[in-house]
Amino acid sequence: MTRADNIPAPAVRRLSLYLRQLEVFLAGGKPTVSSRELGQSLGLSAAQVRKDLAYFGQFGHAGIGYRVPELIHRVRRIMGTDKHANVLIVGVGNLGRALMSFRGFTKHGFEVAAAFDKDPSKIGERVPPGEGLLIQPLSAMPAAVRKFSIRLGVLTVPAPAAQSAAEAMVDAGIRAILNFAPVTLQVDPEVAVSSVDIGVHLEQLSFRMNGSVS
Amino acid sequence: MTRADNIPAPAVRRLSLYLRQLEVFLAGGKPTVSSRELGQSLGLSAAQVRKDLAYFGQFGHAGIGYRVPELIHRVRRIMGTDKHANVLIVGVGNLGRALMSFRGFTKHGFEVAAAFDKDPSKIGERVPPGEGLLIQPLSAMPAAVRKFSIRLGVLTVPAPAAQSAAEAMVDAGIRAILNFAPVTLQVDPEVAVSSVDIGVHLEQLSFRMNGSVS
DNA sequence: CACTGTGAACTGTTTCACAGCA
DNA sequence: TGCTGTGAAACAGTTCACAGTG
Repeated sequence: MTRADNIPAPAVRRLSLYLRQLEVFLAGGKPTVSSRELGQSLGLSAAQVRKDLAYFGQFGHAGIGYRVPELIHRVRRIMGTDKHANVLIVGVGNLGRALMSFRGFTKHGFEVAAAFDKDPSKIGERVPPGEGLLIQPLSAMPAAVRKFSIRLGVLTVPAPAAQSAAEAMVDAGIRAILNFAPVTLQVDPEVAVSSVDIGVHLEQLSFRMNGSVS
Repeated sequence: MTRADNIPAPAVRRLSLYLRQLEVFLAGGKPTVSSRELGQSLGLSAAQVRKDLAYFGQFGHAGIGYRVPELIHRVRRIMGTDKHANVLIVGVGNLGRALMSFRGFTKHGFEVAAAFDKDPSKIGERVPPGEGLLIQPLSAMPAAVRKFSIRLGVLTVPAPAAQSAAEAMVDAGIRAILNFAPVTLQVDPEVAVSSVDIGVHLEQLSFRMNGSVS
């Protein structure tokens, strides 16, 4: 079940926010939560929360609300983050290095299992130095994807290298790309792409700050 | 003019993408671009591009399309990224350090003018070491905001510290926050907030990869 | 003639309001 | 009573199709 069709994309995006907030309630020892409380903590209406959750199943209990641990478990299952998965990183610059030490991967069931770069001077290096992961050339990607059953790749190369790096990832067997390069990747629509462009975020804030100018 | 009201939020988001792509065309020496070409390069329809741009003014030329340098100039002006602005960073962990060396700020007219952290062992340190920016305590924020006329702040502290750090930023005079903490910040609605949650992006990809599961 | 700008039709999303249930 | 789940209504965003223009 849980057809991804029919479900509005914005509802899927919010599901992640519900999960994140539910974990806060769990840590606070709250056994159940109402759609009103959950919505309020995220700046959403109660109706929105109920409708979103209802797309994925019947999780609530009339008169009670949603049982926090139960709902967390079920949302994790829907997201597919209830099981461990390996990821790889392509591009070991400032941001790539920062992400290699990012705790959030573990929190969501992911582990960085391999790292790649085009620059020969970085290949063979370990990040973090000493005990860390070995930086490998892009040519080693297909073998790593097979060895660690990797389906998701993080792309942190400079803009001009992004499209060709993405193609190398897809050729190596990657099925989903988290793209930090400020580029619209042209890849097979079967491959899921999610982009984080910090420049775009800065511009949005600049626009909203200036409100409206002549 | 250019009322921010009336204009759909998704259109404003896409305006940044248009600008990014226009810069690619400019670098390629393309003097004009049609809504069809611009849309195709971003995976959008021509009608979408025309309608989006028309919200902000009449930029096109019948029979010709849009003149690339002219449109870049006008979009930058609309975004408010045609003039220099200082920003500050709160939270000098892995991600904060990576962002302090991030070239994208300059590209969009921003400069990191000050950096803050709560951890006394980091205060007084320079990032990058030697010539870099001095890490200051949060108490120094109001003075820095005044001195450098800072309106935008980047928040890269751990989740539990995010809400209070955001409040300190707003109290210091910050008007827009780029938030990397996995938290929904509760601040005055006058303050613009844009959040980047890497965990949420990973989860979206996980969901879309699994397509639909039992 | 190739193109934009735009009202009108359409599609998708959110909000409302209430029946049903523990 | 307090709450969910859900059709129906309202709203928002996108696509269509074409008149207008250099």
